[in-house]
Amino acid sequence: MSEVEPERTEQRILDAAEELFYGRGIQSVGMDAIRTASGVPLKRLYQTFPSKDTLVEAYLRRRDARWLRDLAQYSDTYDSPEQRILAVFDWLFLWFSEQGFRGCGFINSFGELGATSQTVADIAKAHKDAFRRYLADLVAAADAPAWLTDQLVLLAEGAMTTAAISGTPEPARHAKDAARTLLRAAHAEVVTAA
Amino acid sequence: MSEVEPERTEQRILDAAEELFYGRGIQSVGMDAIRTASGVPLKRLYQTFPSKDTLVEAYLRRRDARWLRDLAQYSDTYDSPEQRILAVFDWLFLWFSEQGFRGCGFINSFGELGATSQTVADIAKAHKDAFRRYLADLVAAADAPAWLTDQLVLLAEGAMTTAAISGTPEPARHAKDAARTLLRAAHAEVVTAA
DNA sequence: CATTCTCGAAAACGGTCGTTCTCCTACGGT
DNA sequence: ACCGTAGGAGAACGACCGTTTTCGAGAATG
Repeated sequence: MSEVEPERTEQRILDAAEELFYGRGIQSVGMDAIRTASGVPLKRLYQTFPSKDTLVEAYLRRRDARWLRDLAQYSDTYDSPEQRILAVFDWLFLWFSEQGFRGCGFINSFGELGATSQTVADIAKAHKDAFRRYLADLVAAADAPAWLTDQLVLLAEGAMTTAAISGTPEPARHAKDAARTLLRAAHAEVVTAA
Repeated sequence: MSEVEPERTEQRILDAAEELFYGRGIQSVGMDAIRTASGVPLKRLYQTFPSKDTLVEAYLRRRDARWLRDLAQYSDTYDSPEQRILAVFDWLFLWFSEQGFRGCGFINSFGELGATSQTVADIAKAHKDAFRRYLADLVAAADAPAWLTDQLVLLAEGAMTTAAISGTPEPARHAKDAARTLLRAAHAEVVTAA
């Protein structure tokens, strides 16, 4: 009879898949490596996720949700919208400093599989849209013009890839500096227009 | 007897490799697809590039050189350093608008193979360093503080990935707007400090 | 105790990939 | 005309990957 652990095994598989897919790239990781890392036998693995594609999709969806949740959890501890905007870049700095950081998992999977798999491309796009919406809400709360959102997104995205390739978390600081400048300029424009 | 075409075949191979590697990702493209696309028989292909790894390396190195050359060629037609800085983002807009644009080939290959191949990781890093140096020279020529370089790099990198995933060239315009603001702020700071 | 069922370990299968090898054609020199 | 060679087309090879199947050990059931 099936034990209590159907959910446990799913988590163990996803934990192993995330570490491997994110750390080495998706195509470089075989199902056998996930079996070994998770300790879940191949049979159960395929009972839980009927194909590698569905496992990749589940990996991306879980990471998407957790990433945005963690970001919001950090940023929302600050009081003013302006502080929350700048806190996003502090959170990026912490993320970039984590051992094993290798850039944005969605940019990476888009580059690797976006041309081959519409699903992967869609998930990456949805993830970036969600991030953009989060920033847009902060910008609106700060009474800043909507176009500031687009600029902040670029700084954050640029910081992710630059931090990944250069191997240092410093781009987060540079992005925060630039964000502060752009925020001030946006506010000044609102005042001028009034 | 060997014909005049040893260089011709190398170009044909690299042309096919670039289109396929960039368009579909490196691991998704087999040597057979490159053979078909280039029309160069497998035997000659391996005489020219003794392994797929060396072909990948040659693809990245040629793209690196041409990318920076094209950028500089466009930007350097402008007179003032400030105009040249902003022209970088105009050039990005043209690039993003090309049919088949799929983001930065170096970010993509880094995400796909950076963890597996030190060579790929090094080439991506060298490419981004070269881009940064180009911007740093423009910033210095504009008498702007050096830290402006870091901010402009983030805008450009962010625009590349955002344009790729969103599928529109608009991020280049947003990046240019932000760059103009940051440039003004940087100049203002220099004046204030004086 | 015998039987059935469950489940994990690993072999097996079909396909693909990078790379090499075979064969056949066509041409150059004598 | 003959032979030697170069070169191209594609078969072949070994490795690996995603997925399925086999097999045997052990628990549950009557």
